[in-house]
Amino acid sequence: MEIASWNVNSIKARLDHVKNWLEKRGPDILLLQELKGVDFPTETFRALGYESVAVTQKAYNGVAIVSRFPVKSVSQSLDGLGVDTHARFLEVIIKDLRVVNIYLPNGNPIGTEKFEYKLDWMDRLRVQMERWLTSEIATVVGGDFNVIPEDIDCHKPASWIGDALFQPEPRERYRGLLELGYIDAFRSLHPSEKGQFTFWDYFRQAFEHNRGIRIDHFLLSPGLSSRLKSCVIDKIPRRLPKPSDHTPIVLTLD
DNA sequence: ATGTCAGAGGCACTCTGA
Repeated sequence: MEIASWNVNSIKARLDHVKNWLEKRGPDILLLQELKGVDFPTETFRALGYESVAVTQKAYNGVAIVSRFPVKSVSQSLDGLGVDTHARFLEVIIKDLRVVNIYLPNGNPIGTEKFEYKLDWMDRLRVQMERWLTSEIATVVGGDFNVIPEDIDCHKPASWIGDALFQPEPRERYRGLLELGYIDAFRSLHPSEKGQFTFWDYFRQAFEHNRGIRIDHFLLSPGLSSRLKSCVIDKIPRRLPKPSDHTPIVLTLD
């Protein structure tokens, strides 16, 4: 079972990239983030052999799951006080797995209500993830977490010091999810590999210099550890003309 | 502060978010 995650920074602008990549890599499931529009090209994916579920909003955010296997929709928003008006969460059941796609709030700039929203969102995510641990179904939470977990996950910590993605509060919350027992699939298989990133700024040839950050993650419930086969970052789409600023991460489970 | 890209509104170009 191959599950991929890709923040595409507009599905409309990136549809050819996504189609070509699906045809080439052929994962069973693809989690998409930052669709940036209300129209989702369901028919395009159906023609490629994938069914899809999407939660969208005008101009911003938006997440979708496309799958070769039947998808049973469970929830389109994170539980908690108040209604989340942002399209950032999608929980489905595919085969024997709970598959959760998240686009965690960016939170910049720090010291604003945007940063508070990010922390609140992470607290609510934690509550859900604790709940899932008590269920019989194994859980994969994937997507754009907008968190740089450790110093090793960025090219130069000093240049991210004032950024919401690198603040102690979100990083502590991310570590808290690991303390619950969830496994960071990529880091567990590559414990000390440096320079492994999923996002590079469009500015100043960041990709060419590998000045990036690792913010797209797969967290696995503990029972999946024995099924974890590989987790790799596919940098090829980031080299194409007009790329997303993120590149896909691909998880393989037995 | 800068750098680049995408969408929205509305038809030139600024604004927002990332």
